[in-house]
Amino acid sequence: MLSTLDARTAASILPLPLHKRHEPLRPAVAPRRAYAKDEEIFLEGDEAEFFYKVVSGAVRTYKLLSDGRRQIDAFHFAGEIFGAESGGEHRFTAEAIGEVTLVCHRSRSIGTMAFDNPMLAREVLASTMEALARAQEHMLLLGRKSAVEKVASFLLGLSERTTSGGVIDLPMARIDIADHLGLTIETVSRSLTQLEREGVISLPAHRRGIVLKDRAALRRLRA
Amino acid sequence: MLSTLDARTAASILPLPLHKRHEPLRPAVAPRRAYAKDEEIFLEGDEAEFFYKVVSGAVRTYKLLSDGRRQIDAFHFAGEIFGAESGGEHRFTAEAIGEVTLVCHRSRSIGTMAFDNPMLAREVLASTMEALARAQEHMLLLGRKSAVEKVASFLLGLSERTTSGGVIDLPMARIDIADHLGLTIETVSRSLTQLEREGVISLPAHRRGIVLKDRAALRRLRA
DNA sequence: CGCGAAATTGAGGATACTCAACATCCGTGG
DNA sequence: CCACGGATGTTGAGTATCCTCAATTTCGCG
Repeated sequence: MLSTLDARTAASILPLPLHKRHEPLRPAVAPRRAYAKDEEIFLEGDEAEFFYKVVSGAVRTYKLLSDGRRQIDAFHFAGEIFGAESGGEHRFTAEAIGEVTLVCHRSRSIGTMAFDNPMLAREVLASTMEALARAQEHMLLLGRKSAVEKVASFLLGLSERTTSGGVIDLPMARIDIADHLGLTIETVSRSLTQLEREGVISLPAHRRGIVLKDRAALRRLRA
Repeated sequence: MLSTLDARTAASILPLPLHKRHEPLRPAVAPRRAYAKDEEIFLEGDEAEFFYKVVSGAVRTYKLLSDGRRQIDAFHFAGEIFGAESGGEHRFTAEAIGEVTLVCHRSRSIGTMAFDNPMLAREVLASTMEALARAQEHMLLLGRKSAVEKVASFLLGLSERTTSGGVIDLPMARIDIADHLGLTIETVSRSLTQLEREGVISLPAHRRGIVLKDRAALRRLRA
């Protein structure tokens, strides 16, 4: 289902010429794998043997500085592709946030994929461009937004991607949010508290849920 | 020359299957255009009619917040491709930094390009992945590096890309550097001064040149 | 109920920003 | 050739935002 949707999206973004539309697709017998909470999927510098598509759960990809400072460049949810590389090795580390199931594709096939499996090739290109668009938006956030603006942007973006009607169930811990937004956990916490005081969100008891009470206000705060 | 090099790079990244290697390439009669200093190439939100390859000069691409805060996501130098979009419109604004010459390609052809002109398609995919890699590295910089670390990273990156032997001729003003690194011009200036005091770089009289005196020290400072 | 992990809150401090003055560069024109 | 003026860059003083360190609370789970 998700796979079909993505293939259609990719096709609509990059329309096939008519004479190519009815090529037989080889049956997608790509292997799946399950990962436990916090399990490593691949490390920065690993040979890029596979790229992945999320079936269920959420994945974080990040880079580290030598002294341990971490920047999470993206979270990946169901239906999204990550780990496709142009060079021979992965440029970031990927870990399962909770329980995760992935589809694995051999990445040496990216070069020949355009001929073997054009649908998948288009999907990879589309997802790469999507990742680039997100990265550009995120650079604006990291370079130019205040702490509250960052948190507001994050919450809105998450609610748009997970299409939960106003209630977000955060799969990741505060430290992950902090390392994604270029903040500390304390500042993330204080920003959330501030948003709650202002009546824009509400934080239920178990700290993994967030209710968006005033989306318009959030959009204003996003800058 | 640069075009040949890039095509080769793209080909090595994404090797062609043997039976496709000798397809005739259609003559590349893509039109060129020159732009004056600070001239707009396209605006964020414009229909993405073309994508571009830099022949000479340098280009900045950026996004703005509603109140005018700016984030320059990248500078583009000779041989580099920018402005290729998956959707129908450009997601950032592009401007010439100095005098610039560009090659323009119709971007509606990206979808069919894989069949019409596989070499160019590979180049676009490779440049997109390259842009993504840069963006990920830049997010680490924006989110987790100090001012001096940012400036050191920027200088090293620039010297690696322009292959000038230890002497950088900055095409862009301080304000552009600041908006690229998520700093103010004052902080950029102070960081450069500090690096000069430490003997790592030297700043000649005309403020557009920088001499890298101690690359090892710069690499250490980059974090 | 009690423990450890995660999150929140508070106090104090550091980094980078703002505002302002000054310096330098460079093109223009006397 | 030098003086002028605007744009660009540097330096300084004070401040705000976010970070650090520490204490406390809350949550999840035996």
